Amino acid sequence: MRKVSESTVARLSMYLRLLTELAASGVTTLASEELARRCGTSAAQVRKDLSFFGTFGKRGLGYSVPELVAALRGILGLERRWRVALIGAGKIGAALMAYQDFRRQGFDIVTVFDSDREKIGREWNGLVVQPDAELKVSLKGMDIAIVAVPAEAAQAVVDRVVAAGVRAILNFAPTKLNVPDDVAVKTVNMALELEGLSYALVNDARRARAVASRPAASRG
Amino acid sequence: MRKVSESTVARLSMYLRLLTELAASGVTTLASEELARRCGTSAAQVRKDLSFFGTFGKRGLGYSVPELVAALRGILGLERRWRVALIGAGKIGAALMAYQDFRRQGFDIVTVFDSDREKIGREWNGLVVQPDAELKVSLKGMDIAIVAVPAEAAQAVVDRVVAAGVRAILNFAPTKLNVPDDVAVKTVNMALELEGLSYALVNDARRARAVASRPAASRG
DNA sequence: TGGCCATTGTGAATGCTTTCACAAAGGGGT
DNA sequence: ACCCCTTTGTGAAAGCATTCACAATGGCCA
Repeated sequence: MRKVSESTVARLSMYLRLLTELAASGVTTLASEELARRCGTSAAQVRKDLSFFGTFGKRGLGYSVPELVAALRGILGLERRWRVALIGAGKIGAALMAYQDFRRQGFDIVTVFDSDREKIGREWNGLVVQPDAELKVSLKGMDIAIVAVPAEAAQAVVDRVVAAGVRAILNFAPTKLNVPDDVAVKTVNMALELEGLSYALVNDARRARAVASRPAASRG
Repeated sequence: MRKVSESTVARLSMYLRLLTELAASGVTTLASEELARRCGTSAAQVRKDLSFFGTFGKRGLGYSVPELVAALRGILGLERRWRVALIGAGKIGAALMAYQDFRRQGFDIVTVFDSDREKIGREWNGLVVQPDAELKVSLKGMDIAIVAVPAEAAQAVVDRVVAAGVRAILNFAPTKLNVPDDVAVKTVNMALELEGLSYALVNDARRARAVASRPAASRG
């Protein structure tokens, strides 16, 4: 199979979410045009994304919603359940525990770790908090680690996660993580997104001023 | 100024974070090579990213850390403070309120809204929860809205946010939002990231199997 | 059964981003 | 004052991703 870009994979997730919703409300068939419109992309993009993995549509008709849902779940590896460890029993961790959607899609948070003596051994959102000294042994059998610790601690935690054999990490610390090539990392960096909005705000303003001060004939 | 890609802007944020750290520990000068290494990109990329905005380095020497910090803060619009409204007083909202870094970078969450009668009027993380019926009037003067409500409610909330004149939205709902062209939206979609990890896990496994079963001579 | 219409799947073209490669500095040592 | 070494800034080249455009095909209706 040829290499597929991360943006394609991200779009497949979006398609799946929409299609799952539509399937629940009884829609049986959908054309790429409509799928694209509802996901904010183009019909050609939808078809190209899918074409990396096979052929799923019927010409003249579109896609069978239940079939495409099944296909996408297979492609994304969502036919099985994944064992997820949460490292860091703070506010972000609590938000994730509360978010029932993950479980529904096949991600089970089955252990929680923290370094805080006060928290260790206590029940927290239905799980007993484990000492993070135990990280290396207790991570055996985990598929994914969610790192929700302060930035300063993140790299050290990740090193131990990798040493324990976990090959997928969802990182909430605003820092670059160094991992071997065979470990997948996705970082969620909210500060970075806010700064992107800040940039957009000041630059739209700058651009608007620039356009306003240009001779009228050159405006687009 | 010519159009700059979102990935460039995201990298500028990363550079700024690292440089701020280095400045605090007294580093005064840094070459693109080192900056790149520590941010997981290439030296050429760093220089190209910066070149969209001007020339900041000294040939043969590198960049002055404090000067580059100042320049990046200017580019990203972080010299001023931004007024942020949080919509949805749930777990994600609580995590954001607790995250002191935002305030440090210039983002002040100054109002909270919720639709839950139980929460409205109560103090919550230092703010009094406003009824979301008031959204349109109370959003006057806000620069950024953080949408942390269930997916089903998100589009309706966003329509009112836009109507109130807010032009930047940070969205935590796992759904595509429709907004006019002049409104900037960034979506943080944790489910999508997890699915990306799931894909990586099953496909690394698939790829490994494929390589293992190929005749030895064709392995790369 | 046959023709028509809608829609797919996909090479080719376009556009965007990253990397390459090197001339143009600039500082420091002699 | 001059040379050498390092590192920048930037066109050109290479590499990816998206869009275009259309032949291929399947369903439906007469």
